[in-house]
Amino acid sequence: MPEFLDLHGRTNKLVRAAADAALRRHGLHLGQDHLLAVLWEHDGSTPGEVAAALNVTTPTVVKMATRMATAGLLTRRRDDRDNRLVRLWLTEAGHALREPIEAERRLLEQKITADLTETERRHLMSALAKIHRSANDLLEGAPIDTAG
Amino acid sequence: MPEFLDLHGRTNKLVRAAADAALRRHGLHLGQDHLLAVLWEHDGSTPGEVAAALNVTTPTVVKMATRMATAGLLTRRRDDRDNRLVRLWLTEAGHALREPIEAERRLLEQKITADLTETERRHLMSALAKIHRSANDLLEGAPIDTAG
DNA sequence: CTAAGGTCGTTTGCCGTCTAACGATTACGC
DNA sequence: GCGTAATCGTTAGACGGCAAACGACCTTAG
Repeated sequence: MPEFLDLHGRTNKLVRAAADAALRRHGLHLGQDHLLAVLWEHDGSTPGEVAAALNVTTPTVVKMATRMATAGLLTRRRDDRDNRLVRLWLTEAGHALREPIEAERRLLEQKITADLTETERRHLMSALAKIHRSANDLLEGAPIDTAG
Repeated sequence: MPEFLDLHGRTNKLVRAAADAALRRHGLHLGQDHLLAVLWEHDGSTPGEVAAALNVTTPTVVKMATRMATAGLLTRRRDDRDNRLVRLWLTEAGHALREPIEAERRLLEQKITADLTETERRHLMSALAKIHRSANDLLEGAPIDTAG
């Protein structure tokens, strides 16, 4: 049970739980805030575009969009020019959540990093960035099937 | 989109994906290695005990145990003295995975933290521990309903 | 102009996770 | 001793996430 993997995983679990509690107060589920964030910047994005922006697969976005449409947060509409495409449009309710959700998220970040000095915070970000890069390289390197 | 929450979440996603790829080579799914780890140390644990050790709910362990029993990794048996209890026992296959899985996990940790100096690593662990504590306090504080 | 191929979104099925409701068994109070 | 309460595991249903198969649509080659 390696130290870092263990601690990082447990920490992520707690952070997710804290974020979930905050989102629940606004009627959202974990991850839905990210989907909304994409539409807040680019209303009318397609499921594929959203998936790419979130580093998630398209079926995941489709499922979430269906539930969020039922919840009245967004609407599906097919693109006029290219009928394969579907565009997701925010409703009034979807737009209205922007300020409160962004504030909630800023507050959470602040609470969670409150015990860190500015130096510690910088070093933490730097170290995490390195880890992020290493993990990314690890994933991109292996799956390449050098056929031929 | 706060910096830390974003980076931490994306990093975790990559780390999970890397762990999943490694586990898949041994026929395991994400999280099943943790369940096995508990049994490697305390074979014959109950679902409740495993859940507590993993910081997970009991239904989660029950479902995983069912699938892992089907996969031939463990066996269910009721406790003789207390018939409410169920104990999970490793099979030969479950035991046999210990060495390879632990090695895989050590290797992953090493690869992922390869770009960090020893000082960076220490500071990272320290900072994550603080975050962990803050998030934990945040979760334990709120849910307490001060009724009366 | 038509057939083949590429690009989408959707469906299906699985996994881990949670909460809530259910059922069986043991322990406790009277 | 018997009924009530506490303690378990299980089931049911929802959610985010993934991979694979499917179907509708557009593009392009011939």
